[in-house]
Amino acid sequence: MSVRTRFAPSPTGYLHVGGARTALFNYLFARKHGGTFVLRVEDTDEARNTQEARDAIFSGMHWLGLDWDEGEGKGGDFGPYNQSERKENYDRWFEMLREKGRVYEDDGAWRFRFERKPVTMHDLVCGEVTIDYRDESNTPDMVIRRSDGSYVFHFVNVVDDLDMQITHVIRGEDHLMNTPKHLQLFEALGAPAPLYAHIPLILNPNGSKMSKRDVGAAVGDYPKQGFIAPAVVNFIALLGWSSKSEDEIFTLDELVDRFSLEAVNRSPARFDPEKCAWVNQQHLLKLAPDAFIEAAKPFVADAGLPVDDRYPAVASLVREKLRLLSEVPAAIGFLLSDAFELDPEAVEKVRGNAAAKDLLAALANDFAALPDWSADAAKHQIGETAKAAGAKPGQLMFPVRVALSGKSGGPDLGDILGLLGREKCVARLKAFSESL
RNA sequence: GACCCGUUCGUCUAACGGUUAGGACUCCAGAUUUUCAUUCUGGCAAUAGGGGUUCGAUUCCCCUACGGGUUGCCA
Repeated sequence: MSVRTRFAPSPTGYLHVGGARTALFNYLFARKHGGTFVLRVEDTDEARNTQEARDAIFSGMHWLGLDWDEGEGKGGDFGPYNQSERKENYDRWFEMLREKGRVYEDDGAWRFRFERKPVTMHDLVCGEVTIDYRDESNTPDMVIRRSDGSYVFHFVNVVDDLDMQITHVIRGEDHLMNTPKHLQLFEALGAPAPLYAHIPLILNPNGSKMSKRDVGAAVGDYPKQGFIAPAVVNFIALLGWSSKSEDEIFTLDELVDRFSLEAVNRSPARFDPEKCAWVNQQHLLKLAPDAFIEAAKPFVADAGLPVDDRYPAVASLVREKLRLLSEVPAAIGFLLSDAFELDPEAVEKVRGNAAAKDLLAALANDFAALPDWSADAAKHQIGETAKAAGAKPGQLMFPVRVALSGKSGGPDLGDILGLLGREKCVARLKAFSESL
């Protein structure tokens, strides 16, 4: 029997990283075993469903590269894939339970009668867990059909997994206590249950539960913050799973190759933005130069900087220096525009060098007098000017960098000199020197 | 409260019952780059506490503490 997994989000909010990781693990497991990955939308809560949320799920999955085989836009033999369109199936199975006497009416709603016995699940991640259903106070019969005729999550979830022939249910640990209920439902329905794997939840950096509004919670925010999809996929895979090797940077295909449920952890993991940014940098480094330039373009344009002929060459200079695409505008703005800000800390550092003011002024004059202007010639001249004043070349490099870019970091100084040109270099050196 | 799951450096994690408890992020220090970033080297830093079992426990068992989850006519 071939593997069939599913991701079954409800469209009541944006796509959450926890949900994304659940989707990822289901995707990885299905791909790893040559199986089928189903996307089913659990839109039974009419009051809270929104079209925006539906779109956020689809676009988030697309962005991450988690393509599904059955569901929205793909069709499949087990549709429809929206629960709101599957009422006949639920009615049919419900009728069967009623004939078997497994449900009873209560205030217009219908409750499922649990068998009063211990129920043991064999979770692929958590191992054996037993819940004792003889304790009725702790496990009251659950409503599966509301008084308005609609069905609740537990019932539709089970019926759909059954009808869609799902073999492995990989979901968040918040569902662990639901599983014996679902097992009882499968048994009453006369069908074998799928195998379950409950994966630990993702927590905030401070250990609290990650939910709406928390930093890093919404997948849709990642592209805006300068993350690229392969990095986000890689990072969330590392939360609760490890390759058991010392490698950490993987593409989606490499993850498929190495993934196994046995290697999934049992304890919740905290989300670390620092490491996420580092992983992003590692993936940025793997990006082809042209791809980096394209990916950074929107950020530069949004910052109000001119994306002109100079842009590709300018962007290339910082390709290997940044963690996030959102850092690009600040890193290259001074090359595309004359309006750039001075970093107070960098300026202060230059002020600490008493000779800087005169050296920069002298360099401005020497630059102006240079017979030929080139990056190499200009760079060489920095050394000459420093030596003439009895200073070390290295001492002048930093002040020049600050004078030209306003910052302590950035592209190679030679590249800056070449791209800026003589006129601008001289003007910025003069202006900065006078401001000291 | 009850029930369930969990607990290794600050964080993510590795370690057939026998390792100087390993790696990564962050941080610090050096090297390299006449500047920046990369890179490299080194450093700081952990088995929650208490009992067992065992020749030997991060690993198995129990208790406590702490964290998380569940306890809906939400999903």
